[in-house]
Amino acid sequence: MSAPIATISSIGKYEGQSVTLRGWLYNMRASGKLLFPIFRDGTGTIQGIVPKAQVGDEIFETIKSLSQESSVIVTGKVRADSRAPSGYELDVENIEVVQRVPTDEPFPISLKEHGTDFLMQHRHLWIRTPRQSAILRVRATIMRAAQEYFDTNGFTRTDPPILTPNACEGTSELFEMDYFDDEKAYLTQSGQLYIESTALALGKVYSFGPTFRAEKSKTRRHLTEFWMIEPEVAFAGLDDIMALAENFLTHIVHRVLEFNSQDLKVIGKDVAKLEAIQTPFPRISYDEAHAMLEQAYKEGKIEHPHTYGDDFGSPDETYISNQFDRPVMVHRYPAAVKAFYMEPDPQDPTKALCLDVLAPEGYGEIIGGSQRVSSYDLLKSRIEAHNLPLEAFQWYLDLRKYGSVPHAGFGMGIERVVAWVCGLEHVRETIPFARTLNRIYP
RNA sequence: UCCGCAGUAGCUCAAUGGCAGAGCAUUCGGCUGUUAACCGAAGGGUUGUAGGUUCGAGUCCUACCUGCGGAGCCA
Repeated sequence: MSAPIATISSIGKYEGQSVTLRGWLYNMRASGKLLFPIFRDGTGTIQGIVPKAQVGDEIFETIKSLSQESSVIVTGKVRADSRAPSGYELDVENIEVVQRVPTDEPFPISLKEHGTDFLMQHRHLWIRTPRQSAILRVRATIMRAAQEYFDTNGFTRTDPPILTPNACEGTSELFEMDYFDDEKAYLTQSGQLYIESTALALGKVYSFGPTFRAEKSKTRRHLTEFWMIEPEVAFAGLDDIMALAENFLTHIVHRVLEFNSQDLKVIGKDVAKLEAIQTPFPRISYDEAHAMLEQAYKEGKIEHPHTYGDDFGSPDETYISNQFDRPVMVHRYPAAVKAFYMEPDPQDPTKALCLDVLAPEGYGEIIGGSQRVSSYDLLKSRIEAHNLPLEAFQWYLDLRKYGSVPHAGFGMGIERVVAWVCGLEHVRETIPFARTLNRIYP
């Protein structure tokens, strides 16, 4: 096989030439002495044409007996064909079988429908299917675009530790483990407190890594292990990070539109909804959002009334986000329902200088952030009021002792963004191997 | 933790309390342009587990197990 090695996604440039593809048999149809094997190589799929009269008995029988997902090295001539979905077909000339899938134990993921449990139990194989591969490519673009945005806007990446000595916020359920002989360690649930310190060292920073929540949530929006990207900016306030959040999200969506149009097509996402994502994003205060919900309840559009002062529930967030065609930024929640480190609004100290970004189409909160308390005394009293161990937060208080400045940041959950951008039912499809309440296999 | 739904062939699902079924997958046969191809045939079952009601339970009752969806909490 002396033909050049090609990939399916860029096979068009070899039209009329013989090429070698390395991949797997995705599916095969047959019509008497004519075979239609479909090959995939991780970049796409292409249909091969195998007429018995032209390839000879040996090659014909070799291909005819191939089972789904057998690995092959196949050589053939690239031919443009209007009947092919991708525009090209491969007139097979030769094939080398790398490994034959045994027919008494065929590839489990057939092309028919499967249930969630079965697919998740075979996630290591499920990711070979075109839709799942497309989602993982979109995820990769989103992660790359997110880093690219910060890297090209003066941010320095500073990753916080994954093993932490205590609860960052003192609220969420944490995964606990032994740390050598007589200490406990916890998997990080947010790197925020740590990047506040790197922000005061480097100015504009971000972190990007896995985050763990041991909460027993089982909804389409929750994973116990998920990836979060968090910027933190010194000398910045709420307005600054609201502007940052909308520019950041817009950049990400544009990059996906630029690089993944074919994947979005496979996934079945309406691209027009993504093209509508442009700055500025609508901004509403908590009070305005509450008024919206009150009106909606009067009109019978939501089931339960929203109590002023409470955080928004999932159905509330869905209703609010459905009123807009792009992400909506809700700001200035009551301080009482938010974390202890959030700066009070000088105009109304009962409110926090915070924001939630709610994705369109009911995908919920994709970004949460705030301006941080910069006063030593206020932060200390907040820690005490929340019954948090002061000694554990001593280093955090130091940031307010040695050159404290106003600073702000947010965290964005990658999986929820992928789910929103792709239009998926569930975040478990947005990560190669989802960790959920009832599943840690494979 | 609470509320709801489900569990039958490798997979997706049927079966009024009365003989355990179909499609896909697999094997064999047919078909030279198929698009989750199609046509014919074959093999494939401890109906999640344990108990109970009944002449008779996949079906009704109880408990448990597993999974799914939602709430709360969060990104």
